Amino acid sequence: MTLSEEDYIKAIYHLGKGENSMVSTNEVAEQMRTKPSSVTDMIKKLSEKGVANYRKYKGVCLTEHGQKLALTLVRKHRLWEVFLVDKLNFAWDEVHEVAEQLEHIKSEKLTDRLDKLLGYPEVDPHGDPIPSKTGEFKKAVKKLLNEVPVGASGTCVGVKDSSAPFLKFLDKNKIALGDAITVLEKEEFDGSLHIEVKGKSIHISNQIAANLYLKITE
Amino acid sequence: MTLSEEDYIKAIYHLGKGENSMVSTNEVAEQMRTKPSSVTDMIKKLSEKGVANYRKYKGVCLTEHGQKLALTLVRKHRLWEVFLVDKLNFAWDEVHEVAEQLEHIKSEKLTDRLDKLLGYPEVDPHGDPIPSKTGEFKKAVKKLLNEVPVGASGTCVGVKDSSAPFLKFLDKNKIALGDAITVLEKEEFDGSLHIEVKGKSIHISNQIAANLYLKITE
DNA sequence: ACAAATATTTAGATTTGCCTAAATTTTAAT
DNA sequence: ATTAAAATTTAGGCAAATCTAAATATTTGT
Ligand SMILES: [Mn+2]
Ligand SMILES: [Mn+2]
Ligand SMILES: [Mn+2]
Ligand SMILES: [Mn+2]
Repeated sequence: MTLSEEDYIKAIYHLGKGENSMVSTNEVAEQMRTKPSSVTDMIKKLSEKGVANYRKYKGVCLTEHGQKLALTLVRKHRLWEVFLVDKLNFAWDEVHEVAEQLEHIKSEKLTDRLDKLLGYPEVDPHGDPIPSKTGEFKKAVKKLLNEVPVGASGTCVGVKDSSAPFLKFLDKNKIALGDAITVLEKEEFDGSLHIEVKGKSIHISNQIAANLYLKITE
Repeated sequence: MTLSEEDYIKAIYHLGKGENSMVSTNEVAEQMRTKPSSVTDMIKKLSEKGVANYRKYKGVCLTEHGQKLALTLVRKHRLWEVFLVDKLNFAWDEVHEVAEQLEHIKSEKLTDRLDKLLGYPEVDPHGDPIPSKTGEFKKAVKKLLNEVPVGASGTCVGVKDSSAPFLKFLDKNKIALGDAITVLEKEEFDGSLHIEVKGKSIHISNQIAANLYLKITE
């Protein structure tokens, strides 16, 4: 597969929402930042190559084979993101663009060894699950921290309230996007939470928790 | 620069032997495993882009700017080779093909952080010098081990005698291609050498030393 | 049900990188 | 100094990936 074909396969995969639903030409065009006519050409080619099923005017989805390719690409992309953050100290939001390039490097050995070097991580720095070599992985869902069950853990991926006071609070408590958070205990009385962030245990109000998004894999 | 343009720049650089001498179309074609007519097309384009000087029927060389690009590519290629060997336990002779892909990843930050992760290495696993961020590096020469001055060190890059007994000797003494070797002392009487390999000091005859190639950077 | 709006495909061009075959230039040999 | 050989360039074409504009199909609103 060429670099471009690989990016189309990933786009179709992501737009298919994990379930392998039919995706429209325009959706792919928007995702790929190209024109619909270019997409038509490409999905015809992918269809001929046996990685996609294309029905004129109806849309496109991946074949079994196409799905395997997509999972390998997603695996490589996310492993590289972990590498960039864990080993090269890139920030949470700097890694995607570089991983978009690195995911196309062709060497199964490289992928496997990288996986090992990183300690077989299960999620990338954005909290998204990393498919195993055989293509299995857990689904991720985004939840407000106050709706996460006690004992569960996830990755901090966003805020609902982005006001200065709230962001300042997060900063003071050393909570940042990309941090792993575990819910230790929930107080019945006021719904406040004891959570663990970066090894430290802190206590936050329910109101705070109601404005922090966590990505958790079940 | 596109991937292809970058590979041509590297080819012209390497064929120019470090000194920036004029390189012929046929030489580039052979190096790049393409046809001379394709090379003519490409070097015209590189010339228009200001990275090469092309004179019809006379050959091509890099401009100042082209040389800088070449050094950056060589730097990236060799850093990735060190990464593959040191961090991912690739063998000496498995890294080139993968590095040929990785060298094209565009991120200055990535290169710099990789350099740091690896401890600012000065040579790659083949004993070739790694240009610094500013493009400086030492020249490497290949010498028989018995001609290397006392105190110097280099990388084992080949054998002159490839007979079974000799290779068996190397194996028994845990000397392998890619190993760093330092000459500790030379016996006046028989020209035998005390050398350090992988932290261990061993004693070898002049005859052995006369059949082992070392790459050393001065 | 049918016109209007939207989505999709087709037709025709462009750029990049490569190829083969033919023409031209340079180099080597007599 | 010619001629033969080798190197190089030009001409013409092809496949990939993209684009614009025009044609066609589908969906939506009344
Ligand atoms: Mn990403
Ligand atoms: Mn990509
Ligand atoms: Mn190499
Ligand atoms: Mn390369």
